[in-house]
Amino acid sequence: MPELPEVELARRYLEDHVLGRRISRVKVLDEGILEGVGPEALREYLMNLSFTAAKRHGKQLFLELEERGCLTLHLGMTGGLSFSAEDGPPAKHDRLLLDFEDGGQLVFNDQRKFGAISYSPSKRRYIMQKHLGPDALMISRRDFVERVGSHDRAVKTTIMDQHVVAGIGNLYSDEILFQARVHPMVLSSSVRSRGLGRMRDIVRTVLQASLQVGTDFSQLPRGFMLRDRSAGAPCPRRNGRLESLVVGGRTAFICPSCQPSP
DNA sequence: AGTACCACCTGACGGC
DNA sequence: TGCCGTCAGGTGGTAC
Repeated sequence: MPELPEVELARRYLEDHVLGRRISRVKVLDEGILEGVGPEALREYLMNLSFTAAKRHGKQLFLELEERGCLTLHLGMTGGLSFSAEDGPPAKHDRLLLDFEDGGQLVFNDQRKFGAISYSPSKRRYIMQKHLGPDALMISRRDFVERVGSHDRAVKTTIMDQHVVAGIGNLYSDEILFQARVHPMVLSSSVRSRGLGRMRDIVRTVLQASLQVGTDFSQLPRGFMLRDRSAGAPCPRRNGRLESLVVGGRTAFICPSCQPSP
């Protein structure tokens, strides 16, 4: 599920559960989720330390360590984190376990193994190294207009490009473009600056609305297409029915009346 | 600077 | 019940 709002919830969850606990065991159940690190190196890196802060940039999570860089986590498509006071038998698709000295345990579970765990000297370094764009909730209007407007490709593809702006995925891009009344295939370079400025405000509105309802789409305000994002579903503005199309290899949902094709 | 396609991996769902 | 194709919200690589 994870796009920016889901990852932000995970960040808050980590903040509430793992900060200040001393790591007493690192168990890698599947090396496939480690990115550029061996299980032994990861174990050495984390052992006997504790996390001091949980941070996020776009869809990327960072658990900072006392004086020693940070653990980086990406949830991929199916990744999730859970903390429990007592450790039980590993569940299906559990990939990494961190035990804490006080008995608690953090589990990283990821069915499809598109998630990634690594470590880095700092959040800043990691963002630079991966060439991630500004966070979708932090980006200024001016920056958004300039970055999105400078690409000659479908606007949906552009706003989902993590190098342009970090945090927007397939689902939220549909909602943003629906709210902005812009067809996903419109070239982002052809949207006027005013339109892009408005779009960046809509990005905030949409992501914050989702956060407010704890990413439970059924609780989103009326007028949000994510409440029922499916072909044939009624347009939330009552302008017809939603249709699907493929843009940049991803399935997009639009209201053909609200979002006229270019 | 774009695109299209493939890959990673697992499971759910519909048709036969 | 089983087999098969298709699809899924992520990213990254390659070839054009």
